[in-house]
Amino acid sequence: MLGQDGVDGCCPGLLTAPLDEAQSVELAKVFKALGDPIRLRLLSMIASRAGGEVCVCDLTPAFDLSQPTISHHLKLLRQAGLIDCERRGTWVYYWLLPEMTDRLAGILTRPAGQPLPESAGTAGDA
Amino acid sequence: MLGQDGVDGCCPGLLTAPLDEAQSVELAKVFKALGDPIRLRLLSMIASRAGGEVCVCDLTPAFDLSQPTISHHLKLLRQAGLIDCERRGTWVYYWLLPEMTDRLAGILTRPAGQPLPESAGTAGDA
DNA sequence: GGTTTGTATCGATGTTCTTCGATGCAACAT
DNA sequence: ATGTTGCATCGAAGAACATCGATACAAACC
Repeated sequence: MLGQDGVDGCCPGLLTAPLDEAQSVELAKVFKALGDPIRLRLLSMIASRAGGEVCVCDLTPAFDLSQPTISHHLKLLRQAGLIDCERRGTWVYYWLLPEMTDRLAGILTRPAGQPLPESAGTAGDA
Repeated sequence: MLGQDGVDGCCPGLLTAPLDEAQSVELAKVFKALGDPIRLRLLSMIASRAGGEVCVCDLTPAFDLSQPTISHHLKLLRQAGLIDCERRGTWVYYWLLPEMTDRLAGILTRPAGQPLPESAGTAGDA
């Protein structure tokens, strides 16, 4: 599931060669998980946390949404491989899986040497 | 719309500080545009094109979808600021706007010096 | 002018998603 | 054991989305 040979055998990614069908399906799942404002805020709250992890009890009250809805969004982020969690006594803690965000950043990064044809930036000299 | 002061005043992005509501809404639109396998393949076909641009007439036949559907997906990618297009005679050409993919890559990139708290991986310096 | 070809827009339809209240399960407290 | 609190799961309802055929628009060609 996107970890072995799915999305990026090593790094090429999105911008250098056409994605095949299977790769695009796997990658779309991750981007779809990021395609919601609530989930983006949840992810940023988790990722930017000093201690590296956040208790759900700190996340839920930050939104005008029901507790089941927040739980659902966290589940989607986890299924996308962006975060993981662990129960510790009464509370559940979530943390970022930086491997996935690193992978996405790589996929969206154009290789330094890329020609970047004149037409791309200046949209036609004429 | 995400270009001036919306998503990233300069660069911090997603992983270093909690996103505010307005930022998350704008950013989610872009990720949502990437959250579909067809649109990912379209974007990669456009971005990886040698000449920097692709004729719609080369994109449409690559999918088992109707011509209006491909046109719709291209419109969403364009509205997200990921690509732009121009009519040239009979045909319409699309090209990548690398500013947006660069911005996303930056947003997903964790600053090099980021502590990456021990608790995330090893839970305590022991 | 009329015809043909390439692309976008318009409604309609079936599917997926977001959200909720209700409920279930796990851990602690008494 | 019983009650309480934190979180997840389960349907259901409404909104959003992907897709299509039909159609409109633009440019070329005859």
